[in-house]
Amino acid sequence: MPELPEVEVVRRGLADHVVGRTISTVRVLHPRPVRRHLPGPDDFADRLAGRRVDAVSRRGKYLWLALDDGAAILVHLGMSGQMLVQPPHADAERHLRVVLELDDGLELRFVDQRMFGGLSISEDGATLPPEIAHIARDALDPRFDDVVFGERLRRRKTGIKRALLDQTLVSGIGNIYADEGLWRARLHFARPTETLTRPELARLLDGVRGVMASALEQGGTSFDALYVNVNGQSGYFDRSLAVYGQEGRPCPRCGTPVRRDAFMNRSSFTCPQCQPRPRRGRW
DNA sequence: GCTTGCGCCTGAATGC
DNA sequence: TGCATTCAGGCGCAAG
Repeated sequence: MPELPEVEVVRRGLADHVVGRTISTVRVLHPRPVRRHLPGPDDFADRLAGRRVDAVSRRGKYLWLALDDGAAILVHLGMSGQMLVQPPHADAERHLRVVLELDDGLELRFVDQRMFGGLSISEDGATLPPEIAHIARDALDPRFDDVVFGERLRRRKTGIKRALLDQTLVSGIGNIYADEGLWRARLHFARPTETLTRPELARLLDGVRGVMASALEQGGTSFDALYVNVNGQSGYFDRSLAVYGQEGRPCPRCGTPVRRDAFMNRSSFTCPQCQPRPRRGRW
């Protein structure tokens, strides 16, 4: 489940191996991943042939490959997306969806089992494509403004975890890092945003940044020269999760069994001792 | 304008 | 064994 650290690892891999390359041919093997390109898969392929990739940027969980004509390829990995750089003779992946053949003989492959992700074209890729202008900066971005974030957060009438998952407020956080960040900050997910104190807000940002930074550190070392991969395989998921997916296991801080609650048609994991439920919470 | 909930997808895991 | 159901969850969009 790619969240910010995994997407950043992919961005770095693409920056190393795809920038400067020209796209020779594009093959769309399944229409769904290019569904946001309204003129259709054939037009998508035609539009990209002959274009050179000049840069790879990221905003939240979105990537974009800036092209030499001012347009850009927007990429979202969704739940299960991967961008792989492979030699053309490598076996097709089971869920291979789109192939971009490059002028150095390698292929950039978009693989996505569940197809929540996809590729599209923005005609304005020079700075921030307008299609993703609503996505906020992430908490590790040097230009992320803690004070403005705090003000916007406290104006919300919702629970803290819902707010963390809202990409227009702060980007890059999904269910896993929300739970882990809240655990680090010792805050319950249902805590109403408008009641957060200044110290709690600082703890929250510290917690979220800490969890993403360590994931980035581990994920950033796990790809080799040719294989740009993301599939929740940073190693972080196996070794370092305090509460996410740990129902019944002891909290690493106090030993209390981790609890799971239904939340927004999914799950939230907390330590009931470290993160007591507020009396009047907002889910 | 803001908040909430649905539907999109596949395959592994679980239930009967 | 085999079929049906549940669960995972980011995002856009519609509804409240």
